[in-house]
Amino acid sequence: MPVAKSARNYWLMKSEPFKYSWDHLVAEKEGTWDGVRNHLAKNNLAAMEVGDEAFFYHSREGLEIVGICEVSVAGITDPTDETGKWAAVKVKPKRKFENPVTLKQIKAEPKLADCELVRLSRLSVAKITPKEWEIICKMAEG
DNA sequence: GCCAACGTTGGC
DNA sequence: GCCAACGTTGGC
Repeated sequence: MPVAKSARNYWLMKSEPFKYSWDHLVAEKEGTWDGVRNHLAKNNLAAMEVGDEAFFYHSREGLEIVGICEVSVAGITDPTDETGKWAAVKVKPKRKFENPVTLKQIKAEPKLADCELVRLSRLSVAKITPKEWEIICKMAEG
């Protein structure tokens, strides 16, 4: 095992709960994050490393970050893609938030005004800075 | 269900 | 290589 790196990356992954929810991921224990067909999102996926942590966000319904998952397998090819051009990762649920952080709360926090989630609302895999990560984690603790 | 934002496609 | 038209996504 390599020594733990100080620079870990943080992400936010969006999913529509009726398609793939947090509970679904928990039930499966490990889920493949595939089906991404956006280049910026794909770049983010490709940059992920095992051990990176990601917020699990419910889009369209719920509109809140419900928990944290951890990248368990990185840099795989999207199995749903016949051309083999798109990337995917596998994730495991790590921690469920006691208090889910809603989009409303995020928007109400000036320090989170320029995070990718707010600025690029249609991006399904967004990058989160360590500072933003910390702020959101604090909000989840209530 | 509506509309704004963004990505993609295709004509030139 | 530009740009208008169209499709999709996601917040409201």
